[in-house]
Amino acid sequence: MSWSDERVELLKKMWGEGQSASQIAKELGGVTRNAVIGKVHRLGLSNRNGSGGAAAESTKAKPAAKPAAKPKPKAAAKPAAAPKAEAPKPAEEDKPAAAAPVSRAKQIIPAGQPLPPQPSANEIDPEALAKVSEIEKKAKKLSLMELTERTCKWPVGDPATEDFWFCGLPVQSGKPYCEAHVGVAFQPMSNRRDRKR
DNA sequence: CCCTGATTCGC
DNA sequence: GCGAATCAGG
Repeated sequence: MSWSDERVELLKKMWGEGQSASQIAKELGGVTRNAVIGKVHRLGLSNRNGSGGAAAESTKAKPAAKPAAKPKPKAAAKPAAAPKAEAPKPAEEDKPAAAAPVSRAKQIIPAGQPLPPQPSANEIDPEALAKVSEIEKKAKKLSLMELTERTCKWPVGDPATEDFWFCGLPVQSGKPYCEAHVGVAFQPMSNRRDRKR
């Protein structure tokens, strides 16, 4: 497999979206994450930065000195955005960009049964909750069948409604949820019983 | 142990 | 240029 224009483009796109190298590699197929990372570096877009907030990255003591120099400040800007139409892939989820306005259908609770003990709003760490609501905007909104062992299985919304999905963000480790949802899912008992702030 | 990106270096 | 091996971390 070689880095055709299209593959490079997809690489750029996904990398720009913050996808991980392994995910990109998996999507591309025929390459490993190492290959992706290598390519990313060669393309000179290793920085996912974008702001001048010079982050002091330290804690780096490798055997050899590593001057992070950029001898080639070659402006690789892309003024001409003449993108070709995206390939229509089956089972491919594209990002509708700025879509997904918050649906307000959420208050429609169709006389349901007592919903399962939704760990959501109640007596949970407000901070964790904030994190969740924030991250749910970025949720991939997977259906049940789309869940894998690596996707957050946190249910959102009412199962009896259209407005229901699973978070689907990448899980952290062997946990069933993404980081944010782990935060509200696994609250220490001591925290729930007697939480005072 | 799972994962992440970063770097090196033979090809 | 490429990417496996390795490194360094979470």
